[in-house]
Amino acid sequence: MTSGSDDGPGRTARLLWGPRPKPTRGPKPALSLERIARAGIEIADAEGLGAVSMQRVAGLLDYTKMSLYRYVPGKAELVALMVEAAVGAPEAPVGLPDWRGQLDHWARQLAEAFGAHPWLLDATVGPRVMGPTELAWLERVVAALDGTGLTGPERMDAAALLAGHVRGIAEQARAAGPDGAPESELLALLGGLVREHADRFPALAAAITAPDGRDQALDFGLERILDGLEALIARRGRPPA
Amino acid sequence: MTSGSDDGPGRTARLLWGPRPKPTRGPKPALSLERIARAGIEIADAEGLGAVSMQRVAGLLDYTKMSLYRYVPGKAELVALMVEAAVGAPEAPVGLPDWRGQLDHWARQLAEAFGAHPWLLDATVGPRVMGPTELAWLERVVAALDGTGLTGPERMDAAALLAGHVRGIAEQARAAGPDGAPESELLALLGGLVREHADRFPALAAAITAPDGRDQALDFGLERILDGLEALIARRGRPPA
DNA sequence: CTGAAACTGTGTCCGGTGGACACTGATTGC
DNA sequence: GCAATCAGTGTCCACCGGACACAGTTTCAG
Repeated sequence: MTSGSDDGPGRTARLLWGPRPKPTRGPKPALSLERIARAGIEIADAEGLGAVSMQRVAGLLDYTKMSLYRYVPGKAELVALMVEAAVGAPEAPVGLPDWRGQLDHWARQLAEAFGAHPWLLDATVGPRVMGPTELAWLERVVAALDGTGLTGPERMDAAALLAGHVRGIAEQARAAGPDGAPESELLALLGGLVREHADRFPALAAAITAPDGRDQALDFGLERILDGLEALIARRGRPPA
Repeated sequence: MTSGSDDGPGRTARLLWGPRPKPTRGPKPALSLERIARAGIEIADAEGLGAVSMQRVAGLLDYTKMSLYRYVPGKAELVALMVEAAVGAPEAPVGLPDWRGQLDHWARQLAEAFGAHPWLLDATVGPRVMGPTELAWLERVVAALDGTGLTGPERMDAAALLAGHVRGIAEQARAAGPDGAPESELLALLGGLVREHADRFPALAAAITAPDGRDQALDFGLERILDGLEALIARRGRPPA
């Protein structure tokens, strides 16, 4: 009932996890899921996820859009494949035996992925099926917290907390502009609005005066979260004597 | 140059921050931005943001879609209006003189808004212009941190950290199902996949064994963040003697 | 060796989307 | 009263995701 031949999440799960249907008869497939995903990623990197359409992807590969449906059941599944390919496998935890260093490294690595493919922010919103690669990222966090007296659900919560933070930072980094701070049209606009209505947003107007360099937003939240986790772990460490 | 008559963010800013163009000649407008936004919200609440189209909204109001373009320059602006109306103004900080209580209350209130209008998650992704109501939420956080030795940018970072956490929680709450835990098709599917590939995700498989009730995800991250902030503020409180 | 089965890629069609544009008709100021 | 103005409509377009029937190719079974 859960994994029938519906057109819902089960279909995506089958594509991401399933055994590839073994090809025997007929002409050899000229395309592959990998090539299709890479083409989609190329378009999304250049023009955003909104520019990814069946015909754009097919056109880039010099095929018609309908031929893509021989490989991918629908656009949602195509995007899922793109996500899996774009996030890539998380690095192995080199050295760094302590959980804090591992989580710190993990978060920065995730931030890099979001920076390299900003459309991942759009593609990974909403309820969806995660693929093996994405789950591997989650596994890293939970594994890093092994041995810290945290319960299973608590470790999952910690993962969500970290991932949510990185997401938020990546989002505001994207709003600021592709690289450092080219024009920052949006931020300038918002800053102007805040200053213009400084009477309604006094604290905000005061807070945005000093730009002070920035790009420390990731560090700031990361340190706060890790500090908070460390406090909890320390508390758990010594049982209520 | 920044706020010309382009069709970019400036257009949205003009609509959200007004002034409304003064009407003089001609027939009275039968519709209003408020009515249109409410219609859009009604559809999005019932069927998700994807179901919101110009003709759906127009149809609900018994008008043609093109008449909407008399009020709203495009769909993006319609969604921006919906967001502003749906988040609503944040409550005034009743009592609660300490920053921690205020931030806690703020986060829970935001989580409620996301719960009431799950499509806000889709609508508030990506670079966009924030309206006065949304900025008022941000103002609350920054104001709550007045008097804690945190710098302006640090307060903004703290706001992003809190908002990011609430977002993440709301997202996984939506994945779990509309209410408590009706079928949880997605979670069941993912759980099955993890168990099926337990060799590749050992820590994950071990962590999802005990469901333990949950809905503590919001509390967990919130406590960790507030603990982390408290540690920083305490450190700042006593200058490096 | 031959024919059928299986499979890939294509062309055509459909409903729906956001949006441009010209138009009708109502309203108001001069 | 007249003309400027503006609300709402109808028609059109390009594009989207996708269904479906079809032609061409490859392989296997007899």
